[in-house]
Amino acid sequence: MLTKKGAATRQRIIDAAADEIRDRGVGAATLDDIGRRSGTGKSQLFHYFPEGKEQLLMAVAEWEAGQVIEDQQPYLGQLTSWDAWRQWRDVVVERYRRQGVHCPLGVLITEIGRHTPAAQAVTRQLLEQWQRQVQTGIEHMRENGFISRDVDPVRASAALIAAIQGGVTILMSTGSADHLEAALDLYLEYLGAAAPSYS
Amino acid sequence: MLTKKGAATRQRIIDAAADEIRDRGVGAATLDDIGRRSGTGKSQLFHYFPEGKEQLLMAVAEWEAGQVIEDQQPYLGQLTSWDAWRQWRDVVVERYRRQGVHCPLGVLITEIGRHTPAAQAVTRQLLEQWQRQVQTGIEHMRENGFISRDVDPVRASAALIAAIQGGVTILMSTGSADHLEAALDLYLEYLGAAAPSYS
DNA sequence: GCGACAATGGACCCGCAAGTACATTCGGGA
DNA sequence: TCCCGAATGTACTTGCGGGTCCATTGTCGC
Repeated sequence: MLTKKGAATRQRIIDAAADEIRDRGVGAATLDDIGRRSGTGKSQLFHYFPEGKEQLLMAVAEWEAGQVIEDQQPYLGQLTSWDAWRQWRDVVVERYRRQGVHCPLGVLITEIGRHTPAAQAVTRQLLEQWQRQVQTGIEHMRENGFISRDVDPVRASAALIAAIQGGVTILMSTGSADHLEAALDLYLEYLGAAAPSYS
Repeated sequence: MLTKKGAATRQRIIDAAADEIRDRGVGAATLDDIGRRSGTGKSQLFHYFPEGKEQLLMAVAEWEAGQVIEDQQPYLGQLTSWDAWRQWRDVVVERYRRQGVHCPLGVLITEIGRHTPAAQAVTRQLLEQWQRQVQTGIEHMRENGFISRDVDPVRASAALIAAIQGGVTILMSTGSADHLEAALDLYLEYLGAAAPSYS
């Protein structure tokens, strides 16, 4: 019920839709454009996503969420030293600075995630997953005495996610990554405050 | 060229548009709905905003930006003691928690501000204005020794704005204000870290 | 009170983009 | 090789929403 070729086409459509949405926003992205961009027609689109735009949007949301995690996973799983933290910080800043407005996470949260409860669920799940990884990192650092016992891993990880999210949103609105950078730096300073081993 | 009645109608239209956008997003808000909600027809809409939706959106953006500042001004102008900071924190959290999804700032940044460069400028200006006030507060606290000399007011205020923004965005996506609260608390803790007079 | 212009109501137009119908080609398993 | 369902192309319908027109009513200055 889905040949190899079919699966490839389906993915091409998702890619094209994601690109189109990043470029022009979910409101301005039309099915015709997506079809054209993916080198297919609208008929395929409805062939693979019979429920239409909604369904395609959901697929894009899930895809983008996966991309975000996949992209950060190698760093997120290894937040066990200050060096690793700093490296992760650099990756985040660099990545978003380069991407600028075309940010999967930002698009997901500010464009797609609002439309339907189902899409919200995807967003929420992504945020939870992300936060949990950070939390684990903080806990690890705390165990090893690099981070003060006064730091609550749950609240601290929540704050970090919010900080990144805010930085990215502002980046998307103003084109400047200064806020993102400042937020991350200050946050790391906070984490390391009571621990002399931080830089 | 604009009678008293006319001005009132114009404002009613802006209000209705703002409401409609908060409720259903800028993409789904139709001129017909806005007209109906404001108790006017589409003709008035074009009477007062001859350039159509774009122009109306700009008016809404400016209006929302003004609301945000006006709302916080009394607190922002007085950030000269830890008590004032905490009070401000409470106001921010409480206000956004109550408003939930219907948040002027969030809507401005994530919905309207993306559409046109002109709207982006409004957003940028709002953020700058906001940040400057926070910055002034930090500087004042620093002068008086409540905040460590190590804290850079510019970066710290940028980080704080990002944190709030991120918290609000997450609130709008998930309905929970936990992130906002955690982020604000953490940054206040950071600010007061080197000063025993905090808390 | 009257004249000019602002304010309002409602019918209308038009284009675009979502969604449909159907005919054709492809591809892979028996 | 042949057949069935999957994959694809094209042409079409339709509703919705931005934008226009014009006729009517209201408001304010003199």
